[in-house]
Amino acid sequence: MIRVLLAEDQGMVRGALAALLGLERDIDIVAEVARGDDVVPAALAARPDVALLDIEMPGLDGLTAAAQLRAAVPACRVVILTTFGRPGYLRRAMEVGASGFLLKDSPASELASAIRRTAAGARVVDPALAVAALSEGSNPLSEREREVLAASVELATIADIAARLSLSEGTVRNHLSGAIQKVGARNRAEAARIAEDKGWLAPGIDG
Amino acid sequence: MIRVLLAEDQGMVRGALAALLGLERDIDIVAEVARGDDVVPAALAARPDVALLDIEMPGLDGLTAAAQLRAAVPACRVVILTTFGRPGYLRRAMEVGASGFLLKDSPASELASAIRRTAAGARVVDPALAVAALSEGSNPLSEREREVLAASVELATIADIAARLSLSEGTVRNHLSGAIQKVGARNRAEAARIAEDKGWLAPGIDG
DNA sequence: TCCATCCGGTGACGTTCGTCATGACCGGAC
DNA sequence: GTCCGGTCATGACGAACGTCACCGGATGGA
Repeated sequence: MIRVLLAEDQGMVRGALAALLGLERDIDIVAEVARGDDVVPAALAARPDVALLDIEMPGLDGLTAAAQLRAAVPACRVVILTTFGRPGYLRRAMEVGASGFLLKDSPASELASAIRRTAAGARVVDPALAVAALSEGSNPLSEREREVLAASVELATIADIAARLSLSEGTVRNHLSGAIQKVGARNRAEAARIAEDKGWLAPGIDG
Repeated sequence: MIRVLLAEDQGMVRGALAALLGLERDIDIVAEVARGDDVVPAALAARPDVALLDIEMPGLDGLTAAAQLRAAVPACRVVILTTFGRPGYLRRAMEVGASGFLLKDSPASELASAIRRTAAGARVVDPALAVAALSEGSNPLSEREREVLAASVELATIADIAARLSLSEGTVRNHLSGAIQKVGARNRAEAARIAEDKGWLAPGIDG
């Protein structure tokens, strides 16, 4: 029996995935959590062989949770299950020691087989996505540039961003200008879109 | 037996929902589609009692598909299943004749019961969400303002938007200015965020 | 040690943006 | 028939933005 921990914030999807895996005779779901910061405690209690982690979760994102989980329960392999095949996500997942990286776009039949293969010690990554991740290059943004650009997504004006981050407006403009040029955009809105798209806005992903 | 059509673009989620509903003895999935424009043809062939439709789908969005389905197969009730509880979405779903509106955030146990209740002729809508939809008021944007603001999400400069929509730059600025004020924002980025959030950017949602 | 890079800040410059006034055309409502 | 709203357009104005040059300091690798 392969013991599986399931971490997914959307209740309907979590329950449905549990039902899907419940059909497999050699898979046993030993824990279900809805928040990233519940992953490690649940894993310590349930001792799963494989943890299936969504990335977008409240409390703690799945990638950071994966890093903590690898440290706390090294025997537990990690499979990331996400909507977005962003190169930066895959790159970070590999750095963090994940064994698998699955897209929710993939056919449902791949889920069980991916869990079995990772439980057996294999790496499971979509080849096309791996190529994309390598060809993209790594995150060119400095930590501060990333932070300022990320803040610009929810804040309307440079003054707002400066206030939020306790910086001068001039400094914010400089960081934004740097980010815009590194990313190849023409203004901060386009820069934020591009960076978001490549998975460069998630925290802790330096160049 | 309740005959159900399942429309969801993400393969993993679609398969998982099918497994979840497969556990119910009185529910039979008679069709599965991954695109909005496959909904009506599949319904004509399979004659479901209930159609479970995601909103975000390629080809045709779930709300438009719902409208076409109500016209083509009036006997088939529609349940919308979506990630986002945007007031504009719910409002449009009701206008289009949907019987149910479910969030993927809800517990998995609600899915089967919602299908049973709609099959029996009831309306199934989260009460809190219904209140939010009513208190929001309807979409204040004119069709042109909506179109311009939606275009500003993916286009960087006003010149780009003007070129895309074959308008003068001045006209684009005027429409954006109108949208910004109606929505209560300080620039087009914030306006787009707010409008998106309320479900006002989807096509065919006039005030 | 030097050098590059990041960080924070300032000031100046030209461009883009958001606003407003104004005008014209068209449609439907009263 | 008149009014009103939406659409398209122009021109002008001030504010916000993006870029650049420049500064000092910290840090870390060559």
